[in-house]
Amino acid sequence: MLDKSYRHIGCENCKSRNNSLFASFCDSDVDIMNSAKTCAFYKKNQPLFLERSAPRGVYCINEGKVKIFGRGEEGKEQIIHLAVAGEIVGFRAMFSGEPYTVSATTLEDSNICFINKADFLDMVDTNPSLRNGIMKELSIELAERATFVTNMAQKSVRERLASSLVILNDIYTNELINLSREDLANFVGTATETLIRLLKDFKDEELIKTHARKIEILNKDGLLKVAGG
Amino acid sequence: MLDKSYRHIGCENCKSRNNSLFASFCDSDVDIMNSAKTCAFYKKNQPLFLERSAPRGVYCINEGKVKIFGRGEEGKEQIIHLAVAGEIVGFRAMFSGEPYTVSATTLEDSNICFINKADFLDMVDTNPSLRNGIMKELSIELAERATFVTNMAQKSVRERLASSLVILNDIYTNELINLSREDLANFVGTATETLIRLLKDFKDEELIKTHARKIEILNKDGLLKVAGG
DNA sequence: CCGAAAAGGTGATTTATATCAGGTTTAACC
DNA sequence: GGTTAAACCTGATATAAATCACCTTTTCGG
Repeated sequence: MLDKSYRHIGCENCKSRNNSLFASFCDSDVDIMNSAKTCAFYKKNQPLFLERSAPRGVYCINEGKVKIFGRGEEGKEQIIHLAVAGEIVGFRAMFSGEPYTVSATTLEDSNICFINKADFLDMVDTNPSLRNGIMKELSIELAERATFVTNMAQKSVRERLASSLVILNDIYTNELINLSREDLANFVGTATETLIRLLKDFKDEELIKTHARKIEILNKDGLLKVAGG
Repeated sequence: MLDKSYRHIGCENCKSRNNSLFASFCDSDVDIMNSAKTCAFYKKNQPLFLERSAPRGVYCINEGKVKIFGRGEEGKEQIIHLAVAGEIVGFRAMFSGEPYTVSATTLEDSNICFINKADFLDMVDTNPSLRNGIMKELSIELAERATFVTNMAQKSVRERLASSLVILNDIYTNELINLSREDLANFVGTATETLIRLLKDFKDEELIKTHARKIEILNKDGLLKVAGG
């Protein structure tokens, strides 16, 4: 039996590519990428890269989920983004010329391909539609992050949790939200204890239901109302 | 006397261009830009563009300062960025294909040039070094904004104010920080009253000194220490 | 230069949320 | 399958910061 860790997954068969920045690739583009990349299996909670380290390339999620997070002064994580299948992780650092300012870790068992920096930049250089896709992606994320800052500054924890649960509901399509309470707290930006108490409130209000650690959304509109807006 | 509002300022004479994304432009690039752009004088507190409106082009600050801000549910401003001379404002929206998600308003009397979308995108398309500069800029800002989110989520208002004052000290080079208490509060992400009280604390601790509304930094290291590091 | 409006400031009060200090359940590993 | 650690949860308490209400100073248009 082949070692699962290194089994190559062809991009032509990758179901996640359709909703990725590589969706518009023609056959020859796919060939180039196939020969440039390496595939790897990551167990849950394995790091892809760490803050302050030098970027070596980009990570393309075939299957699984990845959290992108920074750390505050006392080491507490702040989750900035949750990346799902089809997303390319770490490409911002390809252009900034600086070390990573955030870390990336798998949230569940994942298949993730790697394309090294030179190959990736070469593809960007020679493929205008990929390039435009990336510029668009960077711009949209920048706008999203402005809203993120505003929400952090002005919304209560209760409002942020409601809004986060709706976002997570879209990230965990056709499955229950499956994050540790600590990760959830670090996404919302609060203390774990506060998060647990608020989850209980939401349960009492029949907005959500918990199945052990997993969270089911019962009333999305209700949550949106709590989130304010 | 010429109407000041429409006096053309040649890019070749623009002192702010050296520390801008257009710094690497050759003479012919500058010519193209000179004929594409229009110049305008903006009084203090005049809007460049408003949230939800359609982007028509980019704004290049020859002289002056501009605040970029979003609004929370109750309309409270959250200042996301303060742009100074040399900065190009609004170029993110050129690539996102979406309306502005933030607004931009002058903080002081300013000279600002405008380049329309088609001309700007044309320059980006034909000028790889400009393009790379923009991709780098987008990436760096994305990283900065991740830190911004983390600070909002984890730092106290006192810490954020200290850190903000240090940032503002760099923005207001060779002059005193000159922002309304409300703008400062909206930058830090707090209530105006809280901000005023904390400023008083900092005065008592001899970290800063106020000259009417203007703020002088007396002890930058002290502020950095308060900011937590 | 005057009057109105905006900005700046102070005090008292409330409250959301962090923090500390346990206790219990779940998961993981030899 | 039992032991240990990690995750989850609860309660009590402290406090940073928002809010409300008000007064004072500065700014600016006429």
